[in-house]
Amino acid sequence: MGHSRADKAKTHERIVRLAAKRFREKGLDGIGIADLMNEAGLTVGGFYKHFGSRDELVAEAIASALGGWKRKVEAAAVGGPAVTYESLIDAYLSESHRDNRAGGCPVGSLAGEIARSGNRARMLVNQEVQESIKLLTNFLRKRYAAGDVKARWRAILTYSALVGAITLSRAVWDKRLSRDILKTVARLLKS
Amino acid sequence: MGHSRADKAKTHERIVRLAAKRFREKGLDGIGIADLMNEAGLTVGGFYKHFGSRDELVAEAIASALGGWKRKVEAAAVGGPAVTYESLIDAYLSESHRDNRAGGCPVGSLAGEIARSGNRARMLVNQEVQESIKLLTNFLRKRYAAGDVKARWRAILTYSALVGAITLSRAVWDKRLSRDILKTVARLLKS
DNA sequence: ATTATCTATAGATCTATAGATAATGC
DNA sequence: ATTATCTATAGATCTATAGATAATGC
Repeated sequence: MGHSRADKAKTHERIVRLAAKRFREKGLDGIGIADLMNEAGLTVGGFYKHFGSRDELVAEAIASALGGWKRKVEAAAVGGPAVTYESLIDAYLSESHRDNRAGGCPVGSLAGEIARSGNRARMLVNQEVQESIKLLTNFLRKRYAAGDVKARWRAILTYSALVGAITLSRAVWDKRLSRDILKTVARLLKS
Repeated sequence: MGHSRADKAKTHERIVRLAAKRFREKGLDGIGIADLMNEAGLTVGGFYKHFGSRDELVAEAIASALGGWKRKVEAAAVGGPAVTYESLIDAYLSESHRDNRAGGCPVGSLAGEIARSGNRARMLVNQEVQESIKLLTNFLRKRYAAGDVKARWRAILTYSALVGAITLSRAVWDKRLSRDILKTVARLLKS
């Protein structure tokens, strides 16, 4: 049992990262504090020495999920082959992303619930959406004249279609329809 | 207090319709049975004479919300000016639709949560998505040669962008960004 | 007599807190 | 001595059920 201050910081981070996964997987109401703490190898009692309330954990977990997602996207740009507009779309609309809610885009898995949440969560998503639009706009610049606002317009359409398509692909029952949505939207966005 | 069988059917329908509103507004976990029954002018005790379980109400409420939404779309086609592809997009991506989750498109407000639900809910959404794609495909036929599968492809992209855009417009904090998403996606989908 | 709804409550679950325990750190 | 975590539990809330009440309908 670690009891040092450094350990506490690590424990805190461990709880937040686990929550970031489970909330994406099961929804913001889908798992309780006791279950989360147990899965982190702890007990309920310690929770409120780390967080003022459950809502505080939710906010930290959303921030963590967004940060982790950003690092994941950036890491892909370093390691393997060059990241392009096309490869980004294919990755976002892949079946493996659809089936990996716990580690996937937090906006895709939680936007519907965050829409009903408080200002803090909606401000975090606001920033993420702005940054995602900016990222896509930069990729699209080469298709338009310099400074053309149409690049941003197209980025907003693309981002909306990405979020809508992965949401629908997860909600429908028929796997063929699910794949059809992912593949069709990916193809048209790239064309 | 009505106690006839006809009254019971009406009561049942009243509970389901209220739930269809509140679930869209507050989420599938956002309101409890007692509060729902009270708002319907009833008490908790009677609930299980109407539904075998909470999940059964959820399934009926989703079906009711989808049916009501369909009627709303069809009714618009009868009463006022002709419904077109363009008017449909404008209505879906309007600020009034964004701000009216309780009476709005159930897929837009609940798809994220239904993705984590059982087969019954996902099959209902499956049918709704198929029908929506078909409706949009029919509107788009005039833009393509007869039998061209591209009409359906475009319909899938449109539907994904509609669902994604309204979801994002509700999740972001900044009202200007929210409007920007709605207006930009509407304009580009119509072009 | 039957049944639609109500009152009351059991039992499970969830958030939050109090006080004990076992480490760290001066 | 301080503090990170644990044990235990209070109190609220939620789903589900049992039995009472007050209508309907033969």
